[in-house]
This record gives sequence, C-alpha cells and structure tokens, in this order.
Amino acid sequence: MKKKLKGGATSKYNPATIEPKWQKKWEKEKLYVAKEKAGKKKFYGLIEFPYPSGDGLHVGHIRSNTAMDIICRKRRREGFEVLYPIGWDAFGLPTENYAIKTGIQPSVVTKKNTDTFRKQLKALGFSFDWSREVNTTDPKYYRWTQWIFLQLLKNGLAYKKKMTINWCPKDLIGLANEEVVNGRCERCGTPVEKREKEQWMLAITKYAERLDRDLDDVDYLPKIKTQQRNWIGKSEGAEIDFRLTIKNSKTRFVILHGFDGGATTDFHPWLKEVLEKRGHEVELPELPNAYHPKEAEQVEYVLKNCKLDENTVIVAHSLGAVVAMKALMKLNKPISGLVLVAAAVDPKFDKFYESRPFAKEFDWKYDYALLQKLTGGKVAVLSDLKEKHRSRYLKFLAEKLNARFVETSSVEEHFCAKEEPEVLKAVTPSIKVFTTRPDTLFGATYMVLAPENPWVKIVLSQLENKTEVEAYIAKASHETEIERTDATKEKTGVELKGVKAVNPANNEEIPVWIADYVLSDYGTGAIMAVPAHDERDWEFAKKFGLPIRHVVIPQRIGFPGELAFRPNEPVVNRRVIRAVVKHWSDNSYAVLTWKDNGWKTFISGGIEEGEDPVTAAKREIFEEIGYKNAEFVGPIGGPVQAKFYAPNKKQNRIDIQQGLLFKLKNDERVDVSPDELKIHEMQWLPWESLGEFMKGTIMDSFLFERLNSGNNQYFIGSGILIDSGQFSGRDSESAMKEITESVGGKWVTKYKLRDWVFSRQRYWGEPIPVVHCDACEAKDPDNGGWVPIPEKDLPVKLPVVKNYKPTQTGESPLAAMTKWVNVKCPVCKGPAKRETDTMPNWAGSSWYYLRYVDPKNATRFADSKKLKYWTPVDWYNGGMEHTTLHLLYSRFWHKFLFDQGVVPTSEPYTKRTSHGLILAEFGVKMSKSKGNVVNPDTIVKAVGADALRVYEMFMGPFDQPIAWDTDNIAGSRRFIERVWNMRQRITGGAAESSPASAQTDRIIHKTIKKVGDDIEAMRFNTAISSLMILVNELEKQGGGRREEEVEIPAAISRENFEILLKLLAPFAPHVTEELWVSLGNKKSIHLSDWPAYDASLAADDEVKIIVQVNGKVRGSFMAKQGAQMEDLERLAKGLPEAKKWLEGKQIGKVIVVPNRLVNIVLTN
RNA sequence: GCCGGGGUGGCGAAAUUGGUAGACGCGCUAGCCUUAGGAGCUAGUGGAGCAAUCUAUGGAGGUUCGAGUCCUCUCCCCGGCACCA
Repeated sequence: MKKKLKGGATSKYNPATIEPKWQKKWEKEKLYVAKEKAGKKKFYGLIEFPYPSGDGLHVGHIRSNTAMDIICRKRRREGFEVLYPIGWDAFGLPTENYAIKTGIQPSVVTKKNTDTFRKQLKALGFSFDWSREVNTTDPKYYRWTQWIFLQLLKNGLAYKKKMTINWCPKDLIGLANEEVVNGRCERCGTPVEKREKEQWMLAITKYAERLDRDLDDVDYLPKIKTQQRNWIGKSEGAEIDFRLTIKNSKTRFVILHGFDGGATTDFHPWLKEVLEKRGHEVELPELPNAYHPKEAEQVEYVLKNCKLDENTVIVAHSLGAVVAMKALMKLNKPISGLVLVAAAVDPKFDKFYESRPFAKEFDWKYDYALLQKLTGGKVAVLSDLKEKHRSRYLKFLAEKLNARFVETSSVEEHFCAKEEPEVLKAVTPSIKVFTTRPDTLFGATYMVLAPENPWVKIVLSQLENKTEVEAYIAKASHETEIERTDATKEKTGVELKGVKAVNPANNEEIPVWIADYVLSDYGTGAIMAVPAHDERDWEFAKKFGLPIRHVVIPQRIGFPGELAFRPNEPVVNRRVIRAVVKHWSDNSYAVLTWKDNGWKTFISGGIEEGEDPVTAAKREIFEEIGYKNAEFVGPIGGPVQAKFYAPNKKQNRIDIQQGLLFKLKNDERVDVSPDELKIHEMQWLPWESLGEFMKGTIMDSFLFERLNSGNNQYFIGSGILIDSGQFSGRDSESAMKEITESVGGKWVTKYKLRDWVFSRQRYWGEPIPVVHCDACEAKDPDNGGWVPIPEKDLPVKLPVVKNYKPTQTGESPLAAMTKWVNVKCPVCKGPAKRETDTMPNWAGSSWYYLRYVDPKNATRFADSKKLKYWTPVDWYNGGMEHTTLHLLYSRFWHKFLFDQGVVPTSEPYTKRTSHGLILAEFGVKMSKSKGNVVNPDTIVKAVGADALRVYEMFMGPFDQPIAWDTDNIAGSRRFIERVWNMRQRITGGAAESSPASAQTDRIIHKTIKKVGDDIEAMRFNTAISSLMILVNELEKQGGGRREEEVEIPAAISRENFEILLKLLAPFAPHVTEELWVSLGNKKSIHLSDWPAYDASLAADDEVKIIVQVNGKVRGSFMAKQGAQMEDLERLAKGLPEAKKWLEGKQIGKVIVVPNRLVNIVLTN
C-alpha cells in the first residue's frame, strides 16, 4: 500500500498529467463504447450535437454535456447499457460565409473545426462513444438525409410551390417561418422581405394534429410543451359563409320558366321586380310551345333571343333547367352564374316521371365538367323541402355541378322571400370566415378581409372607392413583416364601398372592410368582426365608428354555484368554506370578493326584506338556474352567511378580509372599508355539502356592473347570450356548435403551423436529390416534371465549386455549375437539370440520433434491430432555443419514419430537458465581438477538466441562465484538492465502530440519497454542495485536520472515502479514478456499482427541537426521532432559555410539531 | 398586451413545501504557518447594538401559534408568444 501511495496520490494534485492519462486509457479500453446486449436494459442519453463553428467549444456546450455525462455515468453503474453519442451538425451558413470570405472550401473548414472541437471535447473526459461519431456533411451520412427526403417526396409530403417567402436580403436566403423572429432574420437581424419564389416545401401541417396530441405522452418540461403547442397553434372554431351583395353589380338575370305552366311561374314577375329594384337587368322570355316542350326548339329560342354573356345569371325553373343547361353547352361561353330551381327530373330517378311524356322527350345527358367550367363554379340548386320526388335528383345534380344546394320551406321562398329571394342568395358570392367564437355571430356588425384576400380583386371593379382601396392594398404589400405585425400600431383599414356582406344569423347587411390586422395566411383570410367581444375588432370599430352590439353578458361568472358546476373543471380538491360575517349595519348588502384563476368571485350575504331591485334580480338568476324553491337565509341584523368556494388545492384558508366590497344604500353602491367587515367564524365544509349549502344565497356581481357601466367595454369571456334570436338566454359556450350549424357553418380545426420551407439557395447544404425533366413534365404535368434520383444513385454529392457566393437573383451557386446541373433524366433518359436548391441545416439534425444507432451502415440508414434496441432516446437535453424548430422538425420526421414502418416508435424522445444559457460576466451574452468569450482550453489548463466540470455544475440551478464567474472556479478546484489530500489519511480497513463513525455513517447515507436524487432531478448544484458537506465532515473526523500536537492528522476510513469517490466520480471522473486506483482497485471506478443507501440510516435518529415562545425562537434541544409530544412539551418548558420567557406569564396553548418544534403561546 | 419563471447577504445561491432564513461556495476580516503568498490552516462574516435583544427574503396589507413559502393589491427583472380571429 505504501508503495502505491508514492506513485499515486501523495504527490501534488496535477490534473495536467492525470486527466490525459485516463482519457487515453478509457479510450483504449473502450470503456464507453455501447453495444446492443440482448436482455440488458438500455439507456440512450443524448445532447444536441454541436455546430463546429470556428470559435471553438463554448462553455455552454460543456454545461449540457457534463450534465448528461453525469446521468449516463450513473446509469452505467446502475446496470444499464448506455449509449451517449456525439457528432457534428456541420452544414450551415457561418462555414459557408467563411468560405466566401477566404475562398477555402467549406469541407476543409469543417474538417478543421471538427478536429478542434473533438480535441476540446475529449479533454473534458465526457463518456461519449466516439466510435459512433457522425457528421451531417459526410456523403455517407447525407446520403440518408436525401433518402428520407425521397421518401417524403414519394408520399406526397414534399412538393414544390411558388409562394411568397421570407427573404433575408443580407444572407440572400429564403427563411422558414420559424427562422423569422419579430420580422427579422434570426441569424443576422436584418428585416426580412417578401419574395415570390419556387420552393420545396414539406407538409408538416399534415402532422400538426399528431404533433400536438402526442405531447401528452412524452416527458418534456412543461414550458417546452407549451412552446411547442404555442407554435403549432391549434384552435377549434367554425367556418361560416357570409354572402356578399354588390350594390352596383350590373348582373343581368335571365329567368327561364318551366313548361308545365304551374303556379310557380306566377312568382317570376315578382322576382323580376325585386331584382330590378336592386338595379339588375332582368329578361323574362316567353318560351314557345310551353305545353308541348320540344327541347331543341326551346334551346334555339333561348340562344337566339336572350343575351347570354359573362354578366348573365340564368335562373331556370323546372324543365327550364334542361333548356338552360343545353343552351349553355351549345353556347360554350362562360356566364356569370346558374340557378336551377326545382329542376325537372330525369325519369331514371323516379318512377313517377317514367310515365310523363314530357320527360321522355328530353335528352338528359349533360357535360357536367363543361357546365362547371362555363359557370365558374357559381351554380346553385334550389329545392323545395316538400318536393319529395325531386330531392334525390336535385342532390345528384348539385353534386355533379359542384353547386350549392339550398333547401327552403317553399318555392315562394326561392323567388320572393321577405328579406331576399333565395335565388339571389344563390348567385351572390359568399366569403368564408373562420371564427373561434361562433357564439358571438349575432354580434358580427362588419366583416374584414385581409388586403390579399382574392375576393378583393374580384369585386374591385365594382367598388365606388376603387382607387382608395387599391392604394391601401399597395401600401399593405409594401410593408415589412415588422410594420405589419406590430400589434401596438393603430388599426388601419378601408371600407369596400358598394359591397355589403350579409350576416347569416340575422340577414342584416353589414359593411365590408379590408384591413391589415387580418392576416391572409391564417384561417380564411377573412373575419367576422364582433367588436363587443373582441379587443381588436373593438379598437377598429371605435376608430372607424362602426356599430357595436353586445350579445354575450358575463352573467354567471358571478356566483359560486356557477364555478362549482362549471363542467370542465375537475371536482377534486375543492372545498367550500362557510364564513359567518358580522353584519355591520341594517339595510346594507354584504359582498365579499376574492380572486382566483382570474375569476372574480362574489359571494352574497343575506337577502334583505322586501323586493328591492337587487333582491329581485338575485331571485331571478337564482330561479333561472333551477333553485326554484330555494330559501334565502341571512336574517336582518344578525350574522350574514357568506359562501366560499376554494378551487385552489394548496389553499387551506380563504382570505376574506380584503374582499369587499360595497353595500347598497338607497339603491346606490357605496364602497365599504374592510374594517366594517369582521370575520366572526369560519369553518370547513366538505365538497359534498356544497349543493345543500349553495341553497342559501346567490348573487351576481356583474348585474351591478351592467347597471352601472352600460355597454362601455368589450367582453371576451363566455356567458349568457342576449339579442341572439332563438339562442338568447342560452349559455354561450354550449350554443357555439348549434349556432354554427344553424347557418350552415362547419366546425373545423385550424393551426398556426405552416408547411416547412425546405429550400435554401445556398451551397453548403445537402443537395435536394431531384432533377427537372421537361419531357416528363409534358407527359405528366401533375408532378411538375420533378423526377427523383433513384435511391441506388444516392448520395447526390455536393460538387466542389469555385465561387460560393449566392446570387442576387436568389439562385444557389450550384446553378452556375453547368456540368453538374445538366444530367440525363433517370426516367426517360432525355436531358434534365438538377435541382440546385439545397436543404436547410435542420434537415441533417432531424434524424441524427437515429444514425448514431448504426452509424456505419452502408445499406440502410440504420439496422432495424439496432433501432429497436436503442430507440427512443430516453433523455435528451438541449437548449431552449431549439424547442420550436429542431424539436418540432425532428418529431415530424420521426413520425413520418414511424408511419413508413422504419422506426419502432412514434416519438423520438421520451424525456426532454433544457439547460440555461451561460452568459458572460455581468450577464451579457458571450460573443466574439464583445471579446468576453471564455475559452475552455484556458480553464482546463489552469484548473483541470474536473474542476471546470464541477464548477459548471455547481454554479447555479441547471435550468437557469447564469453569468460566468472565473473567480468562483477556485472553490471547485479547492474542493477537488481537498479530496485529493484526504488520500494520505486513508486507513487500510473498514471504518472502525466508534460514536464518530456512527455519526459519519448517517452523513454518508444521507449523501448517497441526496446525490442520487439530485442527479435525477438535475439539481447538480445541491448534489455537489452535499458532497462538500460530506468532505467537511470526513475532514473533521477524528478531531480535525490540524491539531497542534498531532503531526499526522487522524485517519479517514477507506470505506467512507471510497463511497465519496464513487459519488463524485460522475462529476469529476479523472481525479476520482486516479484516487480509486491508488487505493488498489483494479477495475475502473466508472464500472463500479452505484452506491446504495439504507433509508433508516439516511434519516436522523436524533433531531433538534426548536423551542419558540409566542412564535419567536428562544432555544433548542436534541430529542430522539419520533419522541412523544408530551415529552417534547415537558422538555421545552423545562429549557432554561424558554423558562426565562415563561416566568410570571400564563401559558395559553402549546403547539407541538413532532420532530420539529414546540411553540409555547402565552395568553398575556 | 397575454402566458410562463423569478425577485432572499457584497456575489452565485440553499431552504425537507407552513416550522431555527441564508446550507454549500466565492469574496471579505482577524489570527496561525511561511523567505514569500493570488498557497494552506483556524475562527468569524445579513443589518443594528457593548450586551440582553431587536430587525431582516422587492413593496404594502392580511391569514396563522408560526409565513421566503398561503391570500389580496402593487412594483421590478428574465423567458416565450405577440393583430392567429
């Protein structure tokens, strides 16, 4: 043993020699190389693979890597087979920009940078499995990135589309929505512009629902889930059609009557009158041979005598429908619209018509496609509900013509309904709006379209203020994203004069505006504006003097019953509290308030005698919710009962002092000071008794607010519907779907998430493996002529170019490489051109964790058995900055691969945590330009990797951002040295049994528990502090380290020292290994078992009991764990420090908290 | 504006979830050791006071025997979202 000491730990601690020594040894012995071991439980720990920038490793990398390293080291020693891999996310702009500046090939720069990073990472002793290193820029890697792209393409999830994209004028690159932050380029901060460009897109929106829903099943930090949900932006609502009426439209109606001469024909002149009154031109031709229909003759007549052009709407009734359609096919020129009313029936559809001679005379074959084209989709089929015979046929017709199918109660309605004939409704355009609040439909007093909404262009020519509108559209299109989405700016907009929309709920005509606060790419690009119940609409309406109509009153929020019975809230942990409040005066009204979860809750006092307006109103509400026979309690002049509802499970008392509070005096509201309200008595009531208890009093605060404030504000919440036709009086939330149905709306789900812009016009990225072939496009125009490179020909390698600079036109530098670009089409062998766009750097990082599983596989992207063993990743730690982009993209790809049957799980990561940023001193961001970047190499050189690791873990809570403080590292280094120096005091054998060592045992076991628990919860700072406490304790053992008369300090037991080393090993792997081996251990400490603790030893057997008098600490004494309360009380009273305070005083009560304290309360 | 997370010594931070506020570390003070000290060791270290004691967790108020922790109001900082209908 003595010999070993000499060579090992007796010398001065010198990390510069021991750290590289062990790093080499571990690598040689393949200590951290992971192998699939059937039957052995696995653990896959992952950190985000770094982007090898020219700046070298950042201290922030070390924070995240060390944390996961600690967890992985612990897992290995708990018997898991651990995979902790590392690689390089090496495609990307900084490298390319460097190449542009210097002319050095990006691949060369990348090589140099990764070499630096590798060296730096290795110097820190992370237990990475270096044999699995991957690099996204390696053709052997990106071959499979390209392969995944081809699978996406094959499954219709990749497509090329001309679209406005976010364009960064500085980087000359298209950006995904996710890369635009506050209207600026995420990388360089330049305001982005809009550009039209053909882009490859990935249909991530098809996975929106699953990406949202599956968050339920993964263990991500709540804030990460929230951010993901936020980004996906799921919301449910209704799509509702609002018809437009165009005042000055010069539509000419041609009304073709049926040939049966039935009564409906009488309505036609009426319709003519209605239409003419609206400024339309109407033709009502008398068709010849009405009673002896001859199809050809009728058609000829119509073609000869009626003017049919693109401004014409044909309204055809019964058999006139046949003529109309035949004439139209023959004419073969577009018209403005076609309305078929109760069209006659093809005998095939109904036996009734088989016997009708007229029906047989017609040719029932139509070219439906042609008709659709000629009418531009503006076709309506109107049906009388009573028309039993025809209904099936009419539905068939509507479907064939892709027409609106309108059912009304009678034919009269079609032609001469009170507000507006159905005929007219059918041909006027209708605009879909999306709303999450269809319950407020009756309050929609105007409509707003996004300036880009296609309808604006359609109606533009017919507007009275065309120029003004055009000017506004032009202005809006020139605005940058920042200007446009600045929520604080004043609302602007322009009315479309001459156009009105019809609110389908009440058939009122409402104005139509365009305004840039409505976004064209969300929902339908059009909204119904409900100023009374939406803040933005409110602002807009106030500014432009638009009408405001309240249709929801926040009525039922006010009383506890409503809260108690709100259907969506879990019932657990609710209590009702009864408080008896002293009545402060006669004929006044006690109201208590408190706030919880944003609900203002008011609780009534009693009810006064007589039917004052408030009491009457109260009774009304009370009865409305079903307490018909309820009795009001609360006697005059006596105590008033107030009811409380406590939804917060943590809350054990209700604060009612502050509540208040007003009283009513002569029907006027008078504020009351809290002093007037005295709590008399409070008691708990169980939840079950709520119903019974509720019967007492109920009142509604908002009743007063309504009485007092009037309609002077908007209200966003839900409540009771008013002024909403048949829905008035209903609960707004429950009526939503019914209102939607009543106007023919559809319940839909919308997402903020947009498809992923996957093209980059840059050099340093994965080439998109497709070619464009004109010949193939001619043959099959649907896929745009894009032909995938056959999988066997992958990878499409990135060629070496001379100039890396992107072009101003937005084309990749690859486009200039004609030799590379011009290829043979893999399908037809004709001439074709390669796609010159490359993939964004999110591509390679979306699946790298899968490649780690089988990084060298040349035939598949990973072996399925290996995938089955290792995936999913058990624990993934990374930065918060990647929670919306990288995390979402990789979840999307993973789900897609799961659907393809390639990976075994639908989610890639079981658990996701995040580390806080490391900032420079004074809390600012570390950056080269500020010159405050901390170089890890310098630190390692100065104090060693172990000290750096310990410092980074000790510096503060792992998930919080923290400023770097070089001075503090000294403490970590000192701590390690103290452990090092302890080595000289180790005795050979097990701990001797002495009082001191029994005490030490407890600390040892406590520390084992604490360190283990803290690592799991990522509380590394407190784990280290408990290790420091242990070291302090061991040093003290045997009477302290330094005693005047004793030269050699007292011994520390080897057993305890080894446990310390074992616990410290994940944090400081090198020094612990050195000391461990110096003790004669043959096997690495990192292969040793994780220490177990004895729960009974981890708890104290003796506890300090605090003695308080009147809540002030006066002393303490030691007592056995679990001592009797009476004994504690007796001991406390006998304590001299306490006695002093008790003399001559009367003891009121004594509170004894077992194992903690005794509080003696005096009465005087 | 909305949604999260915070505010505790000179500094980084702990606090078993309502029970001794400031663990652990940095820094600082005094002493020891030393040729030396940007090393090590010992003791001390929230503030006021000689002391007993009082007073302290952004601020104000409250509940409680007892509050950093619960309640009400309010101020500030950080992160996310931001005209998403």
